[in-house]
Amino acid sequence: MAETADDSIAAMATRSDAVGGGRPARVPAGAAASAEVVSTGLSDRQIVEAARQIVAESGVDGLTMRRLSARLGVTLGATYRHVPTKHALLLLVAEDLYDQIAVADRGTWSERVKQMMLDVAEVVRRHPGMASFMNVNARQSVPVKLNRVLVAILQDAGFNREGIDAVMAALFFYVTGMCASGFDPGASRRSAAARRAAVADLQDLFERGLDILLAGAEVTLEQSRPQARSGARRERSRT
Amino acid sequence: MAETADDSIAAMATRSDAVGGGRPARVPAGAAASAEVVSTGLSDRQIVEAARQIVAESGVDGLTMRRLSARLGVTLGATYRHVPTKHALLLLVAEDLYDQIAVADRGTWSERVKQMMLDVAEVVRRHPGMASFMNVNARQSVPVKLNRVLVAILQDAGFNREGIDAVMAALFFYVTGMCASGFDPGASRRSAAARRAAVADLQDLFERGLDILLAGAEVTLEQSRPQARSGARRERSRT
DNA sequence: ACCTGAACACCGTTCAAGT
DNA sequence: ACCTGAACACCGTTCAAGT
Repeated sequence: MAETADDSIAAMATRSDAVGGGRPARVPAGAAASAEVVSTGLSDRQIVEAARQIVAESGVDGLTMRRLSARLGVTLGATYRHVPTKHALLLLVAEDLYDQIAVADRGTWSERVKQMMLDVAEVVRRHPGMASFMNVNARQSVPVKLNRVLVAILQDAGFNREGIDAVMAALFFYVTGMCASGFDPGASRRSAAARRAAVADLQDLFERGLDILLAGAEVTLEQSRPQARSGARRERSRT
Repeated sequence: MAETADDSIAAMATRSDAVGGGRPARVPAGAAASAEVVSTGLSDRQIVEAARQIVAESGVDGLTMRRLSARLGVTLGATYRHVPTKHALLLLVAEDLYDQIAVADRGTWSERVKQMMLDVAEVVRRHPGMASFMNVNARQSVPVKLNRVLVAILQDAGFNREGIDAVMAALFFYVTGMCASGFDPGASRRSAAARRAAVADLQDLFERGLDILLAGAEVTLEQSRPQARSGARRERSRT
């Protein structure tokens, strides 16, 4: 593993064909290309959606190939005919979650980025265990469409390639890390006092960390501009 | 889970007694409190060290209670007499790793913090799967001693409690997230070309992200100072 | 081509029984 | 008090056999 030279989050968006098989080309080679052919038995969309539901209810650990098969009304072996492995299935679920993120198009670049990262946090938070999976498997599960939008926003803001890579990596790992670690101000059915304190605190903590990150990104952006300010000495040490 | 009101990383350092049992008080209640009593059979230190070795060799997934017992030369049941669960054992291993971090005492506050986070990354990187575990189980595995040092550094730098919480959380989740996701410029036994590119790129990416975070922290620090600058309007919205 | 039934090779955890 | 041997209740994955 880790054989490619460029492992940055931004660069990963260009390698979307690593899932193994892929959703297009699901139609058998000899089938008629005109009508719908998927009506026979299980469709991949059904499997992914059922898996996502189970994860939302019981977390990634609660997602079992047997339980999934039972919900689909088929046998274990039938599920394995459509999904090669649980890992590949979770990659599809992750992609499904990322696709739910709306594109933010109001405000400054940092406001837009922040809004989208908050959306990611909210979606991911509702699927316990997915944040950790996405984090660990970032190489394979990086969101293609979402990443393209973020890269475009950062490019428009004036970031160079190095800056984009660093900002995206920092954002991605902060958000997934925070969500993986039980950050959950949404499922707040506790006592009134606890809700007021915990939920607000955690949401504040999360947003404050995001603000710190984006503020740091803004600093590096200003430093990389041609007309650098006074205190923008660079310390390129340790080669 | 998540019942406490304050889940910040900084606050977690004060709750070190969640492991269940704990290493002191290991001596049976009726034993003589004078001589060493641990010489009978397995010691906890032995178990944790053997577990750490297996994790270093084969990762967290490669650590099996059976394999651990075999290496210790005992039976499965014997191991379970000392460690209540694999989860608790991994918490002890995590604590062991954190204790290896040296305290940085040179340079500015951000240089010291950066140095210690680089150390954490290096130690954690050598134990595959631990970064993810530490991240997911931050509530229970947060490093007590390491956290105290970091909090002290940030306090000396002038951060208030909220700032410390946010900075520590952002740092912790960035580092563990990055390490969990295969960040590994250390095990570089690839071709010359690949090593030059991948290793340098990843290490650079990691450090650049750290710099962004710390630069952002510096900005918030300056904004919270009494003599705030011109552009330091505050937007305490959403209550 | 798709699905069933049954198995394989593991897990973590428990527990009577020994010494 | 500590350890052994054996089991329990699961996993993910595979595969002959059916239709």
